[in-house]
Amino acid sequence: MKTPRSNLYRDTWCGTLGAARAGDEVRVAGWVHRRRDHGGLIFIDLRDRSGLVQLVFHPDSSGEAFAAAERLRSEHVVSARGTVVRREEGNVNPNLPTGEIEVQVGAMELLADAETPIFPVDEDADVDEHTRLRHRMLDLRRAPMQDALVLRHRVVRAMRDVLEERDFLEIETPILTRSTPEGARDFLVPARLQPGSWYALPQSPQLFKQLLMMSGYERYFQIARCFRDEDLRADRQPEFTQLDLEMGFVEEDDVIDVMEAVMTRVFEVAGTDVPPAPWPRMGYDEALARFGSDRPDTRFDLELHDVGDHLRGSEFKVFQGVLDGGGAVIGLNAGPREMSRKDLEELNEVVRRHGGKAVAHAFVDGGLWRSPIAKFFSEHQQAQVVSQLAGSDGDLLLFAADQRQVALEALGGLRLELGRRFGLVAEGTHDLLWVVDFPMFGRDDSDPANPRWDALHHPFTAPRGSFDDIGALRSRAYDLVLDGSEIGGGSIRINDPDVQRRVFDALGMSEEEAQARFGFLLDAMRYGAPPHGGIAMGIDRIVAICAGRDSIREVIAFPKTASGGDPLTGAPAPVDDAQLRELAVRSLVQSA
RNA sequence: GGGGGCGUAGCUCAGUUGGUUAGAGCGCCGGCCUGUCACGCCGGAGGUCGCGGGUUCGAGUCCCGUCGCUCCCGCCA
Repeated sequence: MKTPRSNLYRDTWCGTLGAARAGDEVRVAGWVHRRRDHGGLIFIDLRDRSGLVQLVFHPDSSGEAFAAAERLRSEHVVSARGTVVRREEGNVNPNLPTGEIEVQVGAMELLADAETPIFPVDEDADVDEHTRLRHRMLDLRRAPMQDALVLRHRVVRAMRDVLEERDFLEIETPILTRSTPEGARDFLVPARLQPGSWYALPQSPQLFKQLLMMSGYERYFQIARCFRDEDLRADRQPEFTQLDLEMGFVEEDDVIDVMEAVMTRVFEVAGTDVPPAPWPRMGYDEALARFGSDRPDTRFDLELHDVGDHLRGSEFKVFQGVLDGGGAVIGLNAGPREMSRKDLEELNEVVRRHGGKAVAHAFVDGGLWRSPIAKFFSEHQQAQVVSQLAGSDGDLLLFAADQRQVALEALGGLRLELGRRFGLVAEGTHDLLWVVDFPMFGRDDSDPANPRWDALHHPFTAPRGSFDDIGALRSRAYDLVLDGSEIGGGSIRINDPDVQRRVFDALGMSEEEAQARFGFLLDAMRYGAPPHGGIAMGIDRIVAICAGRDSIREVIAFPKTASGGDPLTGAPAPVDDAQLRELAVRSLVQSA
C-alpha cells in the first residue's frame, strides 16, 4: 500500500514496516489484534488494513504509555508513536511479514474502547454464520473476509481495465424500472406519485442495454446490481452483481473473444490457474448426453452413455417398459467402488432428488454383471454394456431408466455426487467451457391442460433455424461454465421487430400484450437497430470460486440469509401504517 | 411449496438407556511474570440446554408444535 498522508493518527501503514525503516520515528494506528502482557513488558499486535506490526511497551522508556497499554484489550482502537527497531537475532518472527522489526512505543493514545468481541477476530475459526452476520462489522475485520473483498475489488478492477482497453463505455441504467417478465419474480416498489402503480427492480439491465445499442453506443458495460425475488441458495442471493455488457455489430465470436480476454485477466489477478483461452465450446445436446447437465463439471469423467440399444428385449420390465415407451436407459461407470447396501440406497435417494425414480447397479465381474438384475439380461447384453462403459473387474456400473432427459439429468446429478464423494476433483483444479447451441424454447408440460413453450434463455435471444419447427429452433446463446457452475451467459439479440413478434407469439403472447409490455422495444427496433449481442457475468460466483469459497455470501460484504433477511439491520421489517397509506398500499397480513 | 441437517456458557463443541449439582477447550475477569508472538503459571465468574406444550416420579435427552440458521428439490440464468 502507498504511504498515507501524515495526520494526527498515522504516517505509515502497520503492515508495510520492515528492516529498511529501522531507526525511523513512525505513527501507526489501528486495532489491538492481540496483547501479550508479561507484567514488566507488554507486546501489542496492532492491526490496520495493511497487516500487523508488533508494538513494545517498556515501563522505563515511557511510563505513561506503558500504563495505558496495561489497560488495552482486544479491538481497542489506538494511535501510537514510536521508533522502528530491528529485532534481535532470536526474536525475529518469520511468520509475520513485519517480523524483523517492532515499534518501541513512546506515546500512545486510546482512540476508542471496545467491548469484548462476541467471537474472535484474530483467528479464522468457524463461527455460526448467523452470529457472523449479526455482527458483520466484526466478521469483516477477520482475514478471510478482508481477503475476499480485496480479491473482489481486484476482479472488478480487472474487468474495467480490459473493457477500457477495448473502448467500452460504462453507463448506468435505472434501478426503478418497469416490471418485465424475464422469468423470475420481480421486487416491486409502490409509486407514491401514481397510486396503484409499481416500479420493479431490474432482474438485469437487459432491455436498457439493448436500447443503448440501438442508440449508437456500440460498446457498453456496467457493474450492475440485479434483483430477483426467488428462493436463495449457496450461489443465489436476491440481489447480486453482474458484469453486464453489450456490443453492436457483432456475432457470437466477437462477444466470446472479449469475454475470454476479460476473464483471462480476471483469473490472472485472482491467481486462479485455468486452462488458457480460447476455451472449448460444447453443444447443449452433447453436454446433456455426456454429463446430464447444461453446465457440466468437466474436471472429472464418469461420463454418461445411452446403453438402451444393448438392453432391448430383456425380461427386466422396468427397463423394457421405459424403452417401449420411447424412453432411455442411461448408464455410467463409477469406477472400482466399494458400496454397501446403505451406500447404494443413498445413491437412490440422490437420483430421486434429481427427478429420477431409482438407480440400478451392477458390479463388473469377469466381464459380466454381478447384480440383482443380472439374471434378466443375456451374457451378450451384459458384455456389450460392460464394453460400452469400458468396465473392468470391480467397477460399479449405475443405470437410470426414464424419459431420456429425465434419466440424463438424474444421472447427471448422481455423477456430481459421486465426484464429490470420491474426491474426483483434485484441489485447485479448474476447467472452463462454453455451452452453445441451446434450444430456443423449452416445453412446459407442468400444467397438462395448458402445455406451452418457454424461452430457455430470454425472449430477446436471436433464434437460429426455422419457426416451422419450434421445438427444433436453436438460439444464438452461449453460457460460460466454470467447474460446473454457470458464471455467465449471453446471446446475440433479435434486432428485427418481425422476428421479435414471432418469438412473443411462440410464447403465447398476443400482439396487443406484446405491444403493451414491450412496445418501446419493438418501436426502437423500427428506427434502425443494429445487430447486437452481449453477455452478463456473475461476479459473486466468479469471486467465490476464485477465492475457494462454497457460498457467494463469503464474498459479499452484507449478504442475506436463506430467508432473505439481514440479521445486522433486521431487514426486511414492517413499516408504519402511515407509510403504507401514503403509498396507497394496504397490508393483507394481520399485524401481530 | 417439499425433503434433509443443525440449535447446550461469549465462541467452538461433548453430554451414555430418560436419573444426583450440565462439562471441556478457547475467550472473559483477578493475581503473578522484562522477549513474547496462539506467551506462560495460579485462581475465578459465566447456562431460559432456541421457544411453547406434552409424556414421566424425573426431560438437554422421548413426543407434538413453533422459531431461527443451513443444504438440496421445486422455483430461478
